[in-house]
Parts: sequence; structure tokens; C-alpha cells
Amino acid sequence: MPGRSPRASSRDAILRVFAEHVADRGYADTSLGDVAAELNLSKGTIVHHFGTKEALLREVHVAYFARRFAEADFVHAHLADPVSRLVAMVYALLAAHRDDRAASLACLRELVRYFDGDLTDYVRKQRVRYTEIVVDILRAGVGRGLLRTPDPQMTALQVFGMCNYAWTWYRPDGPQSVEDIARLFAHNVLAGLVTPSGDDRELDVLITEAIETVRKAPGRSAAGAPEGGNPAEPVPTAP
Amino acid sequence: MPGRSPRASSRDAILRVFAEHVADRGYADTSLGDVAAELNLSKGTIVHHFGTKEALLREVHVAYFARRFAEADFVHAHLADPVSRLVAMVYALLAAHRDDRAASLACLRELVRYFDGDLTDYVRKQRVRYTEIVVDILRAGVGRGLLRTPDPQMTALQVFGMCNYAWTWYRPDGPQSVEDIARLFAHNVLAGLVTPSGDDRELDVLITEAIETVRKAPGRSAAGAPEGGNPAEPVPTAP
DNA sequence: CTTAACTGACCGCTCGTACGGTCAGCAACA
DNA sequence: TGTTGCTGACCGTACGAGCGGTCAGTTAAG
Repeated sequence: MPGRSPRASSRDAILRVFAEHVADRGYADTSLGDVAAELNLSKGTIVHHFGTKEALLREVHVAYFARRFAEADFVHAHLADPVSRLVAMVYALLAAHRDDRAASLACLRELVRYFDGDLTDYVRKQRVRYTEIVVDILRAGVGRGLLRTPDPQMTALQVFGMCNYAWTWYRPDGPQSVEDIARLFAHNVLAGLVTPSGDDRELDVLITEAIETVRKAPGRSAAGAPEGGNPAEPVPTAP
Repeated sequence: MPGRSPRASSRDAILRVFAEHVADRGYADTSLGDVAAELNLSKGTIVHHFGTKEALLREVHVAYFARRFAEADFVHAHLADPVSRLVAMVYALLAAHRDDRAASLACLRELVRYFDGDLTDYVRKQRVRYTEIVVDILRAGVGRGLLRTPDPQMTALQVFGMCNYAWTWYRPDGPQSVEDIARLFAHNVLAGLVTPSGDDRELDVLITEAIETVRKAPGRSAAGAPEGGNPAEPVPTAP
């Protein structure tokens, strides 16, 4: 079938199918030949449109971030309260798993591909910028006395983690809707898991003790591995 | 250098270097030839010891989980309080990023490779079992009135997410120690981010409103994508 | 005619795996 | 003690599949 439909470029379709393949198999295991075959196109056509495989991934990434930033802008415009904004970001991140599945998974899976300069640092900057949005929300919340955290940057990473990790377990046909999950996550993050006792110092003592206990656990790293930390004095296995 | 050292098998060394490569590059981009070269071995030697590349990954995975389970048992044996146990698990998961780096990253990166039956479901079962440990801790905490969450299963996934996602940003030479990070994460999860106001119902209303706002945002999914949800109907606030 | 989408044969390369063969160590036996 | 034979770690080559990417040419819309 030559020529194809009237003047219709397959660019978008290629981008879409490519993102789906990366989402399902990962970048390295995605073959341009397979993508082409699924669209009844030639491999050469993909190269014609995008040049290289890497460029394809970059386009997926850029488009994905454009959507996320637009979303974040919408949140900023329609919600004034930092707490509401934080909740909205949590929901947005989770909802992208359902409503923007292919691109979300593709980007989250291949996140690390951008660490070592394989691709432009443009993407890396987008990522930092996106993180900064949440950090700013947290800082604003702390500033107004609505939120509390000694380290907004680290806390933002915590929030990102619980949302972004969802790609490893979230299934659209699962028992809970994204809205249910977001509500639960938001509530847990805001109100905490512990039943209020008023004594915050007691909590810190408990945390420190738990950490110290784990530090005494034996055989926590691979044998022969030249891993760094945890010199952990020769501690007896305790009574 | 043929013959090598007297009767010393290179099995462990291969396993170690392989895990490092997978941690740094991902499974698909890890070449047995490179691993062999780094150890001054022949590619054939690796095959001789392990048979296939997949078998190597499985061994890394199995050993990693053995260490995590031993750690979890230690926690169970040395801490009685569910809250302490939860904190300990958070710390253990984070500390593995430093103390068991190669295996942790290798397993977290290639987590998804086990979804589609590429490998034995033995690993999948290990994963479920590990999740169950945290779920049980949460359930025990709720049962004793120490913790509160309507969905321990989902909350466990939330906790896993914030810890496991650390592989994307944690660097051993970063400004904060694993202990600092664990303390912060644990405190946030337990005590919550919001400054106590006593009014829990108000929080739920706020959450629902934030979610509804995001649902109205335009262009949140890729164009032409046959994505499922979000018909933007009013969602019941749920009781 | 010009232009751009598109084809399909093709190249060079890398990778996992297969396989025949080498050699050191060790145990049994004469 | 000397020899013999087995075991298993290890090597080197070769192979076949699959990959990303190239390119000269075809088709059809403007």
C-alpha cells in the first residue's frame, strides 16, 4: 500500500504506538521494526520522520512534560490554597497513569536514561522544574503555617515517589479508582498514619530507636560487595 | 591468564559485576561480553556457570530478596510495636539503596520484567510476600488503635513507593544521610504534613475539591490516544 | 514539476548462545 | 611414587538473529 491516505502524515500515530511499546517493554526492548509493522508502515518511514530512535523518545518526553506543566498551571490558576494545590498535584500525577498511560509509563520507565547525558539535558531541566513546582507549594504552605516539614525538597521527592511508583502496580481495571487512591494518598500524607497523641517528641524517639535497631541487622548487603556505609560495630544478635 | 587462581570459582564475582551493570545500565543494555571483560573472563565462562542471561538476573533477584526477608525477620524479632516496625521497614528499604546498592537498583529497575511471565513467578511471589509483611504491620497497628488507615494494602503500596522510588534520586554522596532521609520520611508518614487542626472532615472536603478541579483541566492526555477514563462526570464523594 | 511521504532491499554491528577443546587439580590404584 | 582418568573452570570461535540506520527509488498530492 503505497502513498497512503491523502497527505496524512503518520507522525502522531508513530509517536503514539512507540510510546505504548516503550511503556510495555521498555526503550531498549522496543524495536522500530515492530512499531512500523503495527502501523503497516516501513521502518524507513519512522526514520524519515524522526531521524533516530532516541529522538522519538525525546519527543514523547517533551510532549508528556508539556501536558504536565499545562496541568500544573491549571492547578495554580484554579486553586489558591497550598494544601489544595498539593492534593491536586498528587491526583494529577496519579491520574496521568490512567489518562495519559503510554507516555507516563514510557517516561517513568526511562527516567534514568537521562542521568548520564544520553539525551539532551533539556529533559533533565524539565524534571527539575516540575519538582520545583511541588517544592514551591510546600514552601508556601510552610510559610503560611498550613504545612510543616523541615525539608520541602526531600518531602517533594517523597510525594513524587509514592505517586510515580504507582506505574509498577496500578491497573486501570483494578478495584479502586484513581480518585479513591488519590483521596487515600492525600489523606495519609496530610493527616499522617499515626493516631494523634499530641506528643511529637515521643515519635522522634521511636523513629530513632527503630533506625538504630535495623542498623544492627546482619547480612543486609551482598557478599563481597564493596558497599559504602554501615560500619555497624560487631553487635551481638541480642538476647 | 588461563587457569586462574586455584579452584576458585568466579561465580560470585560474575554475579556481583552483573548486578552492578544492570543497576547502572538496565538489564537490556547489559552485555555479558562487557561483564566478562571487566572480570578478564570469557563470555563462555559466564554461560558455563549460569546458562542464560535471564538466569543471572534471577539469581541476583533471589539473593536480594533473601537479604530483605532476613532483615524483615530481624525487625520482627527485635521490635514489637507496629509503629516501630513500620519505621524500621521504611529505613531498611532506604538503607538498602546504600548498603546493597547494586542488587537493589537491579531489582527495582527490572521489577516490571516479571510482570509478563518472562521469568519464574517465584520472584513475583516473593514480592507479594514482602508486601504482605508491611500490610500486616499496618493491620496490626490499626487493630491496636495505634495507626489509622482505611486501606492497609494501598497504604503499604504508598509506603513502598516513596522508599523504592529513591533509586531515581538518591546518591550516597548526597547532602543527607540515609538516616536523615528515613527520619524525615517516617515522621511525615506518621505525623502528616498538615498542621493539626483537629478537623478531619474539613480535610476530606478540601481533598475532594482539589480532585474535582484537576478533573476539569483540559489536554491532560496525549492527542489521539484511546485512553480510558475521565469522562469528567461528577464523582460521588464517597461516604 | 516539486515536494514529501513512503518503500524495501540492504549494511554493519552487537548480542546471546552453542560448542569443541584446554588445562589444573585431585583421587584411586598399582 | 607414578600413572591414570575424571571433574569442572575456562577459553575462543563461530553462528544466527535482530537491531538501528542508510539509500535509491516510487508514488501521489499540491
